[in-house]
Amino acid sequence: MTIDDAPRDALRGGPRELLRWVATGAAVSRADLSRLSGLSPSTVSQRVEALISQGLLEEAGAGRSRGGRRPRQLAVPTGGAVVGAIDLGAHHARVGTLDLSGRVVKARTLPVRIEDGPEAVLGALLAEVATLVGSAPAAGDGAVAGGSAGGALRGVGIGIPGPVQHSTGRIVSPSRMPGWNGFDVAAFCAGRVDVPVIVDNDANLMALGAHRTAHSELDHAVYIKAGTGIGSGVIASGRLHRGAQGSAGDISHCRVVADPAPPCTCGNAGCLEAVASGAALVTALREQGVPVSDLTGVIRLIDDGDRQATALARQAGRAVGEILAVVVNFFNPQVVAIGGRLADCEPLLASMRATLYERCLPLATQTLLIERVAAGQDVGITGAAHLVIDHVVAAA
Amino acid sequence: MTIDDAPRDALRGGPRELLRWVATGAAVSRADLSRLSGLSPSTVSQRVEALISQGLLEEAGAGRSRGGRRPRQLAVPTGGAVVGAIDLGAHHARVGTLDLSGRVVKARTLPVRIEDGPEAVLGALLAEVATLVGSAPAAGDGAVAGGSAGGALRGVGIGIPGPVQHSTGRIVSPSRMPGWNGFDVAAFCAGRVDVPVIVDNDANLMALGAHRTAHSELDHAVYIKAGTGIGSGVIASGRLHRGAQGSAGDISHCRVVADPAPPCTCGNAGCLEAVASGAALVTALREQGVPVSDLTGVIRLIDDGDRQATALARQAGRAVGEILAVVVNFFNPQVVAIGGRLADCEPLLASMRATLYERCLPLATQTLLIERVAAGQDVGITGAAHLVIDHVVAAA
DNA sequence: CTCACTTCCTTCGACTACAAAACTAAGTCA
DNA sequence: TGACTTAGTTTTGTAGTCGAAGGAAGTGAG
Repeated sequence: MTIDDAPRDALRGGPRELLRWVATGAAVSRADLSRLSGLSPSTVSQRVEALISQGLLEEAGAGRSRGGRRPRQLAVPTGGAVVGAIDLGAHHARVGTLDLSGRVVKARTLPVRIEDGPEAVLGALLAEVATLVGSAPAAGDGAVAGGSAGGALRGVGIGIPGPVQHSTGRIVSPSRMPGWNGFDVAAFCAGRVDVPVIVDNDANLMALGAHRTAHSELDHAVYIKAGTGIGSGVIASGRLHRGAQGSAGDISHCRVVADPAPPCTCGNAGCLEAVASGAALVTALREQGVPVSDLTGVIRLIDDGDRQATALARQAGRAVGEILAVVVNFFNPQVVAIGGRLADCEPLLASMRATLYERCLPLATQTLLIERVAAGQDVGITGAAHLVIDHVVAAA
Repeated sequence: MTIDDAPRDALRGGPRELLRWVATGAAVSRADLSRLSGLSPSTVSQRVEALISQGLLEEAGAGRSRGGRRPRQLAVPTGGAVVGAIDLGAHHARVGTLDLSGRVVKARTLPVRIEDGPEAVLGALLAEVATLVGSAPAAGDGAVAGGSAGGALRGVGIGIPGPVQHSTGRIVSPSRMPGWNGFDVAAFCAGRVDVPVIVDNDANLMALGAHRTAHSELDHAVYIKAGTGIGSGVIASGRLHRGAQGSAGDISHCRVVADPAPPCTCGNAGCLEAVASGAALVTALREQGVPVSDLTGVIRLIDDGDRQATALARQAGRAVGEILAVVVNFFNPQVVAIGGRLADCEPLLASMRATLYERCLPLATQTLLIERVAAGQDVGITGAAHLVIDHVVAAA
């Protein structure tokens, strides 16, 4: 199955956007939607009708008058259709269901062991999605509502912490996922759930989620995901930029100056990932004789002001900043935001900022926002859901 | 005056594209256009009719039959409307007129002295455009044909070898253009010609020209212009990516590893421009006691196999490759092409290639084309013309 | 209470862009 | 001569959008 990118109407006044405005409370009535979208009242009325008849929207009584006729309030049906989303990480996965406007309905975090292999891991996570939806997703059973309303599962989005060919749903030479290389996630899932399954890189999904949540008015944005690994997602002209092979944003093996250059899992040395990823920090601290077991421990050390850990965090921040400087000069985004577990690590953020301001064209940093990704632990599943919704609501 | 980007129909079957297909010989008849564009025959007929009535296209007799009715051949009228284009370089400027399909009608290269300042330089170049068109462009005279056909000037596109705010036509802190900082090119020109003037960075125009000429079917492309200075232009999803401030592609002040790090005109040291630009090569060779006066001399030395010059060229290639590696990983283009006078310099190209293949994700380089920009000395004005045509034909 | 006015929403006619089908035109080939 | 092929036009239809007009349902001044 090849999956197209979001069609153009995802951007301006499309059904998804109307839905989102209603769900976020930005719009309550048809008139609100008309004002927000710039579409004529007649067009909005028509589209709202279509959404209502699909069960994606419902009327919810009359609102307060503002000096004239009372608006007929719109709402996203509670208990309506949902999409499932899985944001797989190195040690944990966030699994959730979201309504068709992209709001989280239920979500929980599960521990996972990547090394158990794709079948076991994905099987368990899909089962969890089914549990959250409240019905077993065995192939062929009644879990899928063809078209109309009801608490049915409409699709599943999955984020993978490694290179994914979005178009085919296949994993390509991941560096920290032994046993997953070449695994066809989409095909595997197609055998377990009979709704569309969309697979993408976790950083891409974070980017999409963060952009739709916090920066939907900005055209060009770069999101860095710094956790156990390090990656990035790119929004160009309001859309997720995947590039030719779908590997856009994969900066993990860009070389940075580091002395000594630490060896990377990819076989090279001095890769960004070998210097600035959570895994790299753990390794480096251990080599310095500091007994840490995982990233959580490292972050605790940094928060406690440990000298060695802080120095490493600064070095990591510089490394990220170095690569990001090239990216900012080249791409000239309106915002660079950093997410992932290392994003809350002040020294890293500070030296990344400093490096960026030092190394970029003044013109490029003049109005550049450098932020933390705001949306918290649900950005990933939010992005995944948006991807699925864009794909699923379009077909309706 | 703020200038929008090319409207969307520039991409699929828009009037400009039809025009281009006819001009390039890709299409000769309406049926050809229908096949190429994917539009229905009726739609094509309709559009062609519109173009003919605007004088942008004409019928040119019957063609050879291919087993059925003979096609009514289409052609771009000779002596029809043109646009002017100026590709300003450090020492020379390419000035030309092009028909509305983007084909060069006349062109010539003029020596320029940037340090004479914008008024003198641009004044002379605009005068040259007027000469090529065959009528004086004094404000208010009859040089501009309002709508219909005729050898009238419809617009002028100008490429500047430094940072330009495309939207306003203003130059922003150029490093090698003393006296040009903050100069409002668009406003200046508006006082001399009464047709639209569009200003952009020279690398952007090269990118646009090269993409439209050689890679129009590719979505994502990066073009490096390595001449006296060094810059790049980016095509994302088939359109020129300018970024937030319009400074996208400006990689000239990205830092590269170099020992010793040569000082840059921007005040920093180790900038790509200070290592890999033509100007840098001249400076470095002189410092080594080699008597070269300009880039031409350097290129001659390299072609002759001079040891010092070749070593510098290799170093330059590595530097470009280093930055480009980050760009390729991040952006994942289908093609990277290098143009400008240094593009013909084998050692540079070779070590750039080597560095790229060494430092990029295999996934990203797997199908990546690494090429020379093909279109020769007219790429710049071609790109400029396309920009103007996209702006002008839309209004028709 | 009445009436002017506001806000909300729908209905209807029109326009645009495109496509599909039917048709005309003009050739080839057996 | 007639079947077939290719080229292009005309007609008709459809989808999406807008604008104007108007009905529905309220507010507030007199």
